[in-house]
Amino acid sequence: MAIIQRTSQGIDQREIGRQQVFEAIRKSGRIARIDIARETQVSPATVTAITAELLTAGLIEEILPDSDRPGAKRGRPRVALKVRGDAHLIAGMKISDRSATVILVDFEGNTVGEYDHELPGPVMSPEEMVSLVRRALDGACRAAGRRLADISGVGLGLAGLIDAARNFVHWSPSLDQRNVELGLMLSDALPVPFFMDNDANLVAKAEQLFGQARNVSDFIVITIEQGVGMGIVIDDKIYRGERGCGAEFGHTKVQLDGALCRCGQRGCLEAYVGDYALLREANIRGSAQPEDDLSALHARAKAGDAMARSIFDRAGRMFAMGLANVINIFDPSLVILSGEQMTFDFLYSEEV
Amino acid sequence: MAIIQRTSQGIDQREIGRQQVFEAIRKSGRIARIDIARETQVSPATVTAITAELLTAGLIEEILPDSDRPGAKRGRPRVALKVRGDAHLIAGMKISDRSATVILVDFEGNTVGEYDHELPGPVMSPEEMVSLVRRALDGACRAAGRRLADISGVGLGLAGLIDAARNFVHWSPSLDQRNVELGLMLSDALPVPFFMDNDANLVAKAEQLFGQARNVSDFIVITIEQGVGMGIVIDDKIYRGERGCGAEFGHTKVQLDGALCRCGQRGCLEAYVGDYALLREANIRGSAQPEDDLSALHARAKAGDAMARSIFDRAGRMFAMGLANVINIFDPSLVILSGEQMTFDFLYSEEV
DNA sequence: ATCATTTTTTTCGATTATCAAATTAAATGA
DNA sequence: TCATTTAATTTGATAATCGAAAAAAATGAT
Repeated sequence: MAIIQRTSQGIDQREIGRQQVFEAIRKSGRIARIDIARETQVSPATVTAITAELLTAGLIEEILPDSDRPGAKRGRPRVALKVRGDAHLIAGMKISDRSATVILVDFEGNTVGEYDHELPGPVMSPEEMVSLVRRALDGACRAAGRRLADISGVGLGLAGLIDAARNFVHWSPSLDQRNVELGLMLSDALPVPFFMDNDANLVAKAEQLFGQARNVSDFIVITIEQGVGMGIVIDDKIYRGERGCGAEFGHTKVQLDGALCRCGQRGCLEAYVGDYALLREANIRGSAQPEDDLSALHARAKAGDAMARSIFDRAGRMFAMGLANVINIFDPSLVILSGEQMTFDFLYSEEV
Repeated sequence: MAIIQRTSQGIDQREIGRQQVFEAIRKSGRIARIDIARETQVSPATVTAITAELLTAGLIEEILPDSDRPGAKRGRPRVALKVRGDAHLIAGMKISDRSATVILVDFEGNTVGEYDHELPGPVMSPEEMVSLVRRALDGACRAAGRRLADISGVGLGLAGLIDAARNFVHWSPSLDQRNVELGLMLSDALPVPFFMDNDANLVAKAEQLFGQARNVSDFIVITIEQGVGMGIVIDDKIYRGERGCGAEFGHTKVQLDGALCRCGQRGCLEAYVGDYALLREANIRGSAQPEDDLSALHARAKAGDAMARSIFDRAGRMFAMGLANVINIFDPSLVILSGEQMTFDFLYSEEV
């Protein structure tokens, strides 16, 4: 164990340069060696050495000189480098209350396959989840015409309190138990390396690697679904608190002695903005027929129903206040909102 | 310019090891080479090389083997290393509304002198502040029996929006102008290198270097005085938002359409907890004689005056809510509260 | 006393990453 | 065809770091 740590540390220290160069290539999509040198403050000589290694390792490739460069002067033309998309295939899986969604992405972030797996119910046992993951993965491979062996990594996104370092689930709304060593169970059941994280963190990671946050080192992702989640990236790293769990935006307090939340506390943001909170509110306020469908409520609000409207309105105001606080504290370069669009349009209007 | 950057980068890359080792020594106070190696994952050979350099540079020193070590077995005794306190003298200056406080600390964090400089008024021009800093520094040196040349660095803590990287003041309650290049002005007026930062950040830095947070890499400092400030340390670095200014805990919203804050917005925490907010509240609620002394209000609350009590009570609840949110989002290992004690005891009771 | 043992620290030789400077490569314009 | 320009590579040197071996400094056993 100690030896492994030492070794991995040793590699880490030596690999700094390689990492830096590779990251520069991935971030910019396509870039010439000279620009890598400029950007990373590494000497051109070293860039040549490192890129040569990456090339023989098959992680990057040269592409034709972009001759249509604007300031096309004379001189030896620069040859651009890019990461080889087909070098690796990564599966991202997200388990929500209704289905397990799998997407297969290559090393460049191109989606090469999507697959949806219906769930029997929103809550399951750890054993059921393991077999679910396995089956969903098989299905995704079949749908995309790949073999499981082609996949070099699986990322699992789960709502709840996830310790990503230990692949441990403190609590998740999808599981019927607390404190599950899902990591051990899954690494036994899967033939490929995998990692898991809070779903918002995973979205954040994806945005950082492939999405809008490629050149941003501080940003926030907020996911809105049944619950409200947040992923914070600081200094290019996902921030996790002391306990290794993600941030808990949904349980930010927005009201002293406010509405009861499913976490047991009062005044949580989630207790005003979450799907279940909106429905509860609608039922309490005595709508004619008991509501259990959010889209119906949404439709009525759009149609001008005053009560439905006020419910969404308050949710939007609460959400805006919570978001404003986070932005105020963090002052991030970028905030990404992610989630099913339905609730969205009502929330968008408020925030500044 | 480009050359300077390149050079400093080059040094940085090489200095990583030295930094790491020095930090390990500083953090633990006294530590043997073998333990440095274990802690930093650097080989003993390298530790010897680096510590030898630091020794000849005079930054650290060997101290007698701590023979009273618990597991005192046989073998060559370990010789402990510590930073040489007298290697450098650093001045920390804080400007509040009434006075400028200067403390002189050595490299180990021992205070070797304190000095208070009365201010003519709470607000001043940039020129006045420069000469104030100069005079306060002279006074501190005289009081401690040192010369200005003994000081190898000055840190200036200022309330407001400070860009520490550029030594630029966007706004400060102590200055009568916005957007002041105080850094340029001060480096002309002072013979020693100096840096400046938001006061809460400076407290955070001090706690990290010398205080309770020496072995903690994620923590928060909250200062309560006229305003409410917060310093966030993540991954051993002070976190600054995109604009380089500190976090703005005082202007976290705790109430929709709440009390008016001096920043112009509504519902800010500071508008409930800040000194001026408490006094305003007392006057509005029509106490017999107009209040302008916080300690009097405090005394009346302690004596059981219902109105005074309720003012402090609400401030405490608001503060607790804001603090709970920050903790919820960050999940830090440590929270340090700092400020004049007066307001304190009332706030303490509430937070969990 | 002397020697084996244990633990810390240092020395030594080798490896490797990195850089600056010089060189080569590949284009354009005169 | 040759000078010029820019990109990339090669070369030789430097320094950081490591593993292994040696040295140092103590204790315990004989």
